[in-house]
Amino acid sequence: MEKEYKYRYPRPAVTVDCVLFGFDKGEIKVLLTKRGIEPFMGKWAFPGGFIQEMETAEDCARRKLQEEAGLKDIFLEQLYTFSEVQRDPRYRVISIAYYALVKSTDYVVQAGTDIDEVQWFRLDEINELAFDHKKILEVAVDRLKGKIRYEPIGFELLSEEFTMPELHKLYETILQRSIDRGNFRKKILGMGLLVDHSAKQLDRGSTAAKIYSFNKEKYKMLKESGFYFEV
Amino acid sequence: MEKEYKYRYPRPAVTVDCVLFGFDKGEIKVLLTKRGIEPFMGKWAFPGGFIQEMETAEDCARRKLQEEAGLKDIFLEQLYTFSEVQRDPRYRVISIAYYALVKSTDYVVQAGTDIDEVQWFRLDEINELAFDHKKILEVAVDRLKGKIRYEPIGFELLSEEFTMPELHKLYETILQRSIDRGNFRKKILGMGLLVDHSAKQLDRGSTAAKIYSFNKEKYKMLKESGFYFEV
DNA sequence: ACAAAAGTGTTAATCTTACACCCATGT
DNA sequence: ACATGGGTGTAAGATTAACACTTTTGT
Repeated sequence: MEKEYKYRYPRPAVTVDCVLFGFDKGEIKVLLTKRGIEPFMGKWAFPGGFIQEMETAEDCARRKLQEEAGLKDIFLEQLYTFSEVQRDPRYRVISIAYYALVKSTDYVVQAGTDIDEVQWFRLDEINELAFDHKKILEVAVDRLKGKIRYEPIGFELLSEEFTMPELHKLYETILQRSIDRGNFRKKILGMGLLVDHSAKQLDRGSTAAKIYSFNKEKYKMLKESGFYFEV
Repeated sequence: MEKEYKYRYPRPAVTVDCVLFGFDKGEIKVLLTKRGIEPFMGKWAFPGGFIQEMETAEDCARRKLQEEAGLKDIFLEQLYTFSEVQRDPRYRVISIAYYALVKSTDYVVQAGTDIDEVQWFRLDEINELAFDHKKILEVAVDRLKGKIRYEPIGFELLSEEFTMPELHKLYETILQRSIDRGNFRKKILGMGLLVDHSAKQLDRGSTAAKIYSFNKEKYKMLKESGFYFEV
């Protein structure tokens, strides 16, 4: 017989939900999973689930991203904790939400996963979501928008090696406004945090864009000595 | 007989902790309460407690600040959720931490509260705290430091009416660096968000500092039209 | 008389903004 | 030939940073 735990007052259940962002073809995408059980069966929701006894909330978020999207070692940060009393129709559930950023190309739908069950959506395609996930999405989008300006998290949405036009387009997309090409380039390069890989390009001399990568180590050092990233 | 609730797996208990900041005599202060029960009996900790069935985490934080410090209607914002498995020696407790800012003079120790039980501390006076509250304090101080630069939350730590030297000192204290007096004044006044109350001062002509207040309504409006506060 | 506090002014240096221009490529 | 995309230059304007000056007051 299964062990039961008794409490004098109803403890809330605690879950973790993950808002996973990707960037593909100049569009911000969010990964959703279709719910196979009630409540909200058939509705789309963020990957997530109940926190287990021996794991932290972040452990739980990483586990869920691994299980439901086959992802590991990606950027992940706590977003906010949602505690509205009626956010789950069954009983009290408090959800610790995280947001994660992934280089889209890294993401491969897990073998065996029904394509209908896990899918990337553009923000404007998302109408209705299970629970209060629409609200969570809003908070996540605001956070992404706010944070990309003063922390170098944008690079987490591009491949290890990327071009300036790609980075430029990413910022324009997330901030929802046009940014002067030349000024953007100068500002980013002026920080001295990008490594130029154009030497590796065999086909230079073409009009192809130069290839860069972000120097994480240098950023860490500069940050410790008071520098701070700002676009 | 009291009702008991049974679950198939041990649900974590959920608490709320409040880091309450004040500013007094040029020093940042934090309010702590001395624990009267185990665990950590006799140690200092943040006001807080178990979340109740019919309240959100924010409701709980406000209730606790009312009960333990006699405060209401103050600035309050969610800080972070701490979920280390062993953060409470008894059983699993997840804590949703908030931070609050108070105009020190507003705070009056509640009648009947033993002065030894609730007390303001300078940051450098705080050595050891109950649970992982030292860690929570670090996160809160970082948040305050980060946020004061791009949100007008500093005013929450001063009286409704304040002088420029007071505001200046507040920024120097929180950011832990000296800031040029003249430039600071120009920047703040340049935003056009302060109302000058020097006309009300009967003793003008003296060398007394001018009195200002922060125009919250104007800030809201400006913010909505794209403006953003930055010091 | 002098130091301290509050308010104000000045200037050089830096950064931002809005462009214009060039070159290589594909059609 | 020309439109497109990537890269670079420039000049005006705004902002920042550093510092100097003035006035009033307390001692």
